[in-house]
Amino acid sequence: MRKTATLADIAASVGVTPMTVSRVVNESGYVHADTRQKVLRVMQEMNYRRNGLARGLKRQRTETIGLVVGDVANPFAAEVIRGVREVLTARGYTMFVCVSDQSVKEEAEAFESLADHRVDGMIVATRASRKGNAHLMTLLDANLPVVALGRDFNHPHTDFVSADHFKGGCDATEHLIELGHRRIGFIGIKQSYGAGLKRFQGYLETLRKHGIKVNEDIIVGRRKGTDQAPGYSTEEIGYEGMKYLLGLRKPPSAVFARNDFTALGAISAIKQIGRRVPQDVAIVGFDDVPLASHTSPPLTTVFQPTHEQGRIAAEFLLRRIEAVQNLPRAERVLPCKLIIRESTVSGTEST
Amino acid sequence: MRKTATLADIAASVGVTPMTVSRVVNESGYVHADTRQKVLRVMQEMNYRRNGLARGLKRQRTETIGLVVGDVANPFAAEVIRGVREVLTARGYTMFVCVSDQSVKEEAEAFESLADHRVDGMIVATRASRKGNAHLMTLLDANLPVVALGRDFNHPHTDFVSADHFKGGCDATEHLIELGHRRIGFIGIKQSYGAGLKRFQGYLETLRKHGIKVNEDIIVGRRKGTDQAPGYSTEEIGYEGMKYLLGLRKPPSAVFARNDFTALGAISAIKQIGRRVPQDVAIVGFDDVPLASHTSPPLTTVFQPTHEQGRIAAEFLLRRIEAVQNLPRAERVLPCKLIIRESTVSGTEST
DNA sequence: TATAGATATGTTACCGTTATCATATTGAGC
DNA sequence: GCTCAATATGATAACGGTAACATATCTATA
Repeated sequence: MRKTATLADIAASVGVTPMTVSRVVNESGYVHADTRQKVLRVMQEMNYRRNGLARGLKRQRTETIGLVVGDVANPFAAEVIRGVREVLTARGYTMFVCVSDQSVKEEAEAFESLADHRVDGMIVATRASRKGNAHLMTLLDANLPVVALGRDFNHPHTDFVSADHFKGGCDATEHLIELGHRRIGFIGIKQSYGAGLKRFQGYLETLRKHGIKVNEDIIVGRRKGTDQAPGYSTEEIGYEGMKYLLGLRKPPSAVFARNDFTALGAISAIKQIGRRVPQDVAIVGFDDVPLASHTSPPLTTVFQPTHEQGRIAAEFLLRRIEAVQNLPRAERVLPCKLIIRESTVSGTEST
Repeated sequence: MRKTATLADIAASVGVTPMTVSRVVNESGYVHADTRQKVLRVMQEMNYRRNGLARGLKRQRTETIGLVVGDVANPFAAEVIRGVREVLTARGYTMFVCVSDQSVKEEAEAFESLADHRVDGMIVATRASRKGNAHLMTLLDANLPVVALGRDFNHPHTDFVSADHFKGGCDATEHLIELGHRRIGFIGIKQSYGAGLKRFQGYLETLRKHGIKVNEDIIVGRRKGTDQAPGYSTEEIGYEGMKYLLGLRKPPSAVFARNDFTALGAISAIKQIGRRVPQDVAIVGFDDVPLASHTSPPLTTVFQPTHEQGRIAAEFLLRRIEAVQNLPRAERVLPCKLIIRESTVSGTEST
């Protein structure tokens, strides 16, 4: 294996010191035009590529940030990634994405890897967990700038960006109640695990507000207690969950699903036994994925500004990275928006 | 900002040399049990974290690989990522994902970043392009191990993994022809751009084989010639494309869509004007995303072993990284499988 | 008890880059 | 021609870690 050329190799070939070559590479300091030309030519010839490790080691920053997401198969993650990247590349930073597959262990490994490789900062968009939070703390102890996106993490030196999932959950539930529903199910999380899921809390709170007793029988979660299921199998959860609900003596007349894919799975189950959406069961999703307007019936759902969250998280992070001293915690909670389509309100031609 | 502790700091505190601490950290060589304990304690106290830059610089490898994908919003990319990661973590490697958003420019930047940061190898799963390939060549010149996944890249020292998209395209088209369709449209790529899309070539080839003249009027691509649309907007392309086809004097009786989301968009357009799938128009997708069995009607599509492709790509890459000398090109093309559901064959209760 | 091997630690140098300071050279203005 | 600043380049020393070799102690066995 041929080794890659170094500054020293270039320098030797041109007849200058590595420092001069470094100046050419970084376009810093004074270099004579002729020298620059010669150096550039040789660099080309020798296929020079700078060594980011050495550079990072010396400069004590890598102009690199890490983004940790739990799962990558949904438009939510994709849009977050795009938003973050837009801001970062514009500022000359590179983003490395690590995927935890919703596993706390993998998440920890992602943290370690990114910290080891000395990213300048990190955006964490995985699901919150006790262990994950503990791990994050050790990073913060090492003064690594961190921004939490869409997950709780309360720390005086960590910024926080999220959509208002609680309010979104309220709005979705409120919408169903306004339509006259009283028996409203929830699919996607079990009662006991629901503490961290703001959408679910909004659902509970709104029911209570309207004097509707929360009925645990019509709240269904993942099968078999696995909390590890990758997000993109949520249509499965929606399908199974809805089948269960439809099998009850008194099925709910409306269901709020934790996200759009879960909602689509639920719709599939309803149609399969010949019932109609929304006439027999009304469905509300969450996220407003691009597909939601192209399903049958088109899905009533709660839009969240995903791309914007990514952008803001990136801006928070860069501000923190470039700050001379520790900044106080910044928070930003963006509003969601209920999008009413035909899975709750019978339209002109829902099939 | 407090600096993070270094080996030297630990060493000074314990009263040994950095080398001894290094031995403890790496669990290599001989260290007295007592010394090890002391070192470990101080490491804990000082919150030591090893510097991957320095380590990588000295050892000339980072145990890190880069995965470049074009878009992350579809289950395909997600499964590839999972497959790759499974194999890599088991072997102690870390994976960093870069997303190009289907942009050649961003792709080039991803290559640069990863190469700069001295990943030990790279898996490239973006769409092929002349410029992208040229860029890849410069990496190979620097002896960076590369595996191409699902994209053409012919190079004597680059491995190749893919599903048999061509055969899959043939099977899908064959299926429609067997059902009696002669007027079969394609949505997702324009004729002229189609050269690189094997699925499309399979479609063309199969039509020809059956003596069906290729009709450019019923082959529709992206709107406005943008080739930059992120993958997850493909339902939009399917919807718009189908609307266009339905507006023709003689619409096709069947459509092969470049992927499942495109197919779902097409179905949405058909239903919107009150036509039925498959009775009025039959639809075949590609990929077999989890959602495909939960749509109405459930989608006939071509399954590709995505996860497996990721695993194999990772194995190829590791083999190449750990080889003493340049290995010859390895290739692996995995079979696809036609999954017949109700979007082509009227089932018991398709709505 | 001499001696070889295992155990335990230290020394040195270098990975490739750049910050910092030092030294030449050039040119402009007087 | 002198002076000061701008221009151009070099020398040196890290950044944090580890490979390679050297040295010292301990232990078991002939």
